[in-house]
Amino acid sequence: MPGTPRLTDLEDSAWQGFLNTHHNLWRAIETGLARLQVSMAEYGVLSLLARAGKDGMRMSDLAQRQVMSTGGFTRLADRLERRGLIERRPAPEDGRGSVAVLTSEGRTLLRKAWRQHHDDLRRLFFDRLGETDLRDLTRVWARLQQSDVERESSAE
Amino acid sequence: MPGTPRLTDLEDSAWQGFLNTHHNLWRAIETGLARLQVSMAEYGVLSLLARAGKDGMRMSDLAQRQVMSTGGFTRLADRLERRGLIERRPAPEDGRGSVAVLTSEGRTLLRKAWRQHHDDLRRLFFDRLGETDLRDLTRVWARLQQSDVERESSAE
DNA sequence: ACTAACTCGCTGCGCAGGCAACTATATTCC
DNA sequence: GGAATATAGTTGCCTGCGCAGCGAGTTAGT
Repeated sequence: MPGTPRLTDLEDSAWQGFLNTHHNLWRAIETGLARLQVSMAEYGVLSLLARAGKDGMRMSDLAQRQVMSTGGFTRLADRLERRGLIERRPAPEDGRGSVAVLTSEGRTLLRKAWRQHHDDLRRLFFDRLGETDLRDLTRVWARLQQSDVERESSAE
Repeated sequence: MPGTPRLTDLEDSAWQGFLNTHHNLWRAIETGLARLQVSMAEYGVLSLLARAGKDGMRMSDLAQRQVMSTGGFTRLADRLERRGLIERRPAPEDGRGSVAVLTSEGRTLLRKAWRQHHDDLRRLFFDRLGETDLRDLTRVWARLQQSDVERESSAE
């Protein structure tokens, strides 16, 4: 297949490794959380709410932090609320909005999920990497995140 | 929130950076491909088929390489076939199976997608990293992939 | 104060993908 | 060779999410 842009072997393995590793880690960690019936997305929301404390967080802020559409987030919140893990309250000072707050059941479940997540992460990620690796990674993330990753495509 | 397992700042930024970077890159690249009406998954299949050549590949092999369920893959293949990008042929030597083969339209579209993907990747990833970075990354991927990432969770 | 423009969250719709059940063929075991 | 079992691919059903459109509420402009 001539005329096609080529990658070096090193480039290819850096990129493919990135994709594969992410995929595998994600799956493994999601599977760990699944035993508590918690998805990655749900875990993320519960964590954010735990950090937010008793005043909770606005729905739209949560959606944004989770990088989800607000529509999708509404339903995620529905599921969590139906399970009694969060509560919706009218937002103070804004009649349109709501804030979501963690219930005590939510907090209890989160604690278990936290432990699970943490243990899996340690076993699958941190135990396998040294401090140098971690520093190398953060250096790379910093370079990649430089300001304009979200600028969409160019090629004419 | 006491009693919860803690990560160091370095650990946290290595992990969060991993997730965020992946998310951003994935989205940007997917958006690039979208202008050709090609999803990441479709792109992956077309690429595999291009590499496979005129004998194509078995459906189940493709599903496996794409890390998808066979059910899901059937429909992905349906979509590609409906668009005339691939063809299904009965598998030689096995009356149950089929092989998928790239059509010439498929090859044509893939070439465009390839270029788009390549350009985006270069701009978003390779242009921002040096050879050292790439080597650091592959070293990390190797450590993380060490044999048992797929062993599901432990923590009792 | 009244309207226009915007914002917040929800809903209907559509799509991609997983899982489990099924069909058709292959393989194995007697 | 025939029955039991395994495998390839398809299908039905379900879930989770994005998108576009909405109703209620807020803010800005005059």
